[in-house]
Amino acid sequence: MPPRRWPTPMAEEILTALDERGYRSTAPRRAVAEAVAGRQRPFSAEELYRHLPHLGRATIYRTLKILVDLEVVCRVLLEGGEMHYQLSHRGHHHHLLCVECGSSQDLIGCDVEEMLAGASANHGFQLSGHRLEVYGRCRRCTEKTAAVT
Amino acid sequence: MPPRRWPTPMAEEILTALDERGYRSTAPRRAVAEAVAGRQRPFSAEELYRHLPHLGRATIYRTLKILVDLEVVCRVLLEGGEMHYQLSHRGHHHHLLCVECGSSQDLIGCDVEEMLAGASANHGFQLSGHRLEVYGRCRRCTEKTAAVT
DNA sequence: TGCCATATTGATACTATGTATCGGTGTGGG
DNA sequence: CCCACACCGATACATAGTATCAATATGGCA
Repeated sequence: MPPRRWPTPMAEEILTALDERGYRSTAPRRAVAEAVAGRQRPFSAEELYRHLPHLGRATIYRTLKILVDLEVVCRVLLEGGEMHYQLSHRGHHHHLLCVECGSSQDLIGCDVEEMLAGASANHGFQLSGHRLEVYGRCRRCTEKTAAVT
Repeated sequence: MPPRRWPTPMAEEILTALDERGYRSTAPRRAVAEAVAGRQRPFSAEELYRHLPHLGRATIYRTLKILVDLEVVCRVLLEGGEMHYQLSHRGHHHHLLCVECGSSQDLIGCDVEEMLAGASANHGFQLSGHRLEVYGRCRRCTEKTAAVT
């Protein structure tokens, strides 16, 4: 087992982001930062709460909200409508969500915005934002099935 | 005031769709069909419930679920994350949602699918579906502001 | 270092949005 | 006209999130 750094580099980034915006560094926030940084897949707020039962539920939601606001975490909407959270690369982007394993990857090379700008202009619609989620099966899951068949 | 037909043609279509799939015609379903057919803007399930207090809450949700399944009604996700419902034109499409007046119009002339197909293939991702909601201000609301300024 | 204004916390309660269960009722096919 | 069973409403439960508020911890400053 490789030596475990503590705090995790990623968690440290999160805490820095909080500090930069004037948020205090508290034990609950450090715990949330660690937990968020350590998760590979999108998770729900309740899952996070179950993972950190010593924290108040409100604190979980509050902290997540702040992190989303800081663009450190982003919200992903699953196919069924459940809201999940995930470490985010900053800036607007979309996700490829695997409906089989639940993993998520960023979608690059897709300029929906341009296309939307044109189409909505035709409707006399003044665009202000959008939400796009893409569902399917990731490479790993596709290959897994192919091997079995 | 023009003479009011009853049941409404649109409501009748809904009931027909239900019948075609083997669902029974019941008073609650007729009431929901009328209510849904009569609404201009996306509405939440609870709003519909408040409008039809003589029906059970579960019935409202159950019926909406069936209608969504029949593609008679579609689900629209507002910017804040609230789920609303709306009479749907069949087939996959997207919505331009006005954040000011809450109206919704179908987005035509936007082939996101193609674009997504290409982009996701590059990720080795097997596309199965997506969700896209577009937010902004409709023509009417834009013009209203322009007039005031 | 110690003080203290105040940001933050956690408990609790409340709203919204659904789903599961279950005894009772209404529909519609035969 | 009957009766199986689809459907209903009540209720309880799960998830998702916000509001309130008294108690506490933080960090800037003396």
